[in-house]
Amino acid sequence: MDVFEAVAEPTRRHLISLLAERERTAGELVDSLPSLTQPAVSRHLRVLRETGLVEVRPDGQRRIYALKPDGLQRIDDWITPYRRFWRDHLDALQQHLEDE
Amino acid sequence: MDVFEAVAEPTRRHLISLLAERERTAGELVDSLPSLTQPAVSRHLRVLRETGLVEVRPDGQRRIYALKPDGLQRIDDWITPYRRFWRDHLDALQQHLEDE
DNA sequence: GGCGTATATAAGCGCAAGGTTATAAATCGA
DNA sequence: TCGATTTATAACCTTGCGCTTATATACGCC
Repeated sequence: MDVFEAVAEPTRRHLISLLAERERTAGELVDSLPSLTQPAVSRHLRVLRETGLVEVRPDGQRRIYALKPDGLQRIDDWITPYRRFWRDHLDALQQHLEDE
Repeated sequence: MDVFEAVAEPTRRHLISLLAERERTAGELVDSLPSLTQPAVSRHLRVLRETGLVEVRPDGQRRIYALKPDGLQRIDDWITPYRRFWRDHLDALQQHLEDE
């Protein structure tokens, strides 16, 4: 699975936003998603690990998950060339409003 | 389907890059993807339409597809708050290198 | 009107993703 | 050491996606 598919899943985006606040143990993340079972969350975390979006370090019997800085950058790199499209569009809109 | 799932598919990212160069007819897009059949491409275009990533206008019996400026922006909006992560990381790395 | 071209939809199929329950593996604490 | 806790994996099931072939729909042209 690649980064785009990893991020396409709403639950995984939720996990990413939780880890953006601060690093958390697997158990805390499970508790943050009461609609899912522990194995389901564990599988999502595995996907995030394997796509390089998060990293883990052991702390006794706990696993502490943290957001990896450069994971999402690959998506940003892809989107960068397209950014001019809506930027140009907004510029044109602004110009139009100023002309009135 | 939402924008993230739409963009998660490699073929659809390919179509987006083709439409970023210039607008094209459905037939041109089909010809650009020789590994796929016409209905397959048509379905991908439908997804891109329904997620607001492209727009179509008829030209006789042809359909001309064009990239919609604000479609990908929704992904960019999502990624924006996370951008500081790798920016800070790069800053820290640069600082570290300068310190040596 | 009738035929060829261009595009979209329908129906069916295989496969992978995400969910569950059950269980393994590792560590902590009494 | 042994039971409880924490996390990961296994096995299985269902659903949805993307592909195909076949067909519908719409338009251009003679």
